[in-house]
Amino acid sequence: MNSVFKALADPTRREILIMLQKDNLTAGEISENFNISKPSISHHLSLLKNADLIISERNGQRIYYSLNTTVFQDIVNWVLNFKKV
Amino acid sequence: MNSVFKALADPTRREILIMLQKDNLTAGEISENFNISKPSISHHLSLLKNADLIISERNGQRIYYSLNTTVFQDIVNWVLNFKKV
DNA sequence: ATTGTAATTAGATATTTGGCTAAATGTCTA
DNA sequence: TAGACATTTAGCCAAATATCTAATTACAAT
Repeated sequence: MNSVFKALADPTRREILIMLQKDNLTAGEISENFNISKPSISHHLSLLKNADLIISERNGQRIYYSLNTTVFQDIVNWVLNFKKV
Repeated sequence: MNSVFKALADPTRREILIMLQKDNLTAGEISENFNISKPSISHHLSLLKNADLIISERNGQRIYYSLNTTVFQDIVNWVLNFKKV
């Protein structure tokens, strides 16, 4: 879980996740939405992928990124332990 | 939400939160559970407090820490947007 | 084969973070 | 009020992180 929480700790990465809620996007499309160089975005993507928050799939020259929703349930479960209603 | 995710990104701080699930504890009691100096734990507590994840209450010489469960619901809501079931 | 496009990897640098010790603050009790 | 105890604040350092540019890899098309 550490890599997941570390991945979520950065605003750029959270924004990437929110973008992927609507559509699967290529690395290039994602980077267009930020004033950050492509290599930096690529690095963020690799952290998100390492945390299993996203999946990548190559299609020709492009690499498409999408959410891996399974891990989100783990986060919810972790946090729900604190609600102790 | 940024301070919340930043606060959750550190394993020591997550462990502190888990300890506080069972009991409200003083800063000293918390620090006894780690091989980390008291000032460092105090700093972690201040980050958690800044993120509104915990509440502190002085009782004489001691300062008791407890979970502020309201913010945990915000985290759950944020994460649940990604499940898009 | 060569060229162009998409993306990542490598290497450098600046900032942030997490840890420490020492000093300061707040509170209790004698 | 002095001394002891609990905790935080201040100041410093090392390690981790986020960013950049330049170089490399992967693929497509001519």
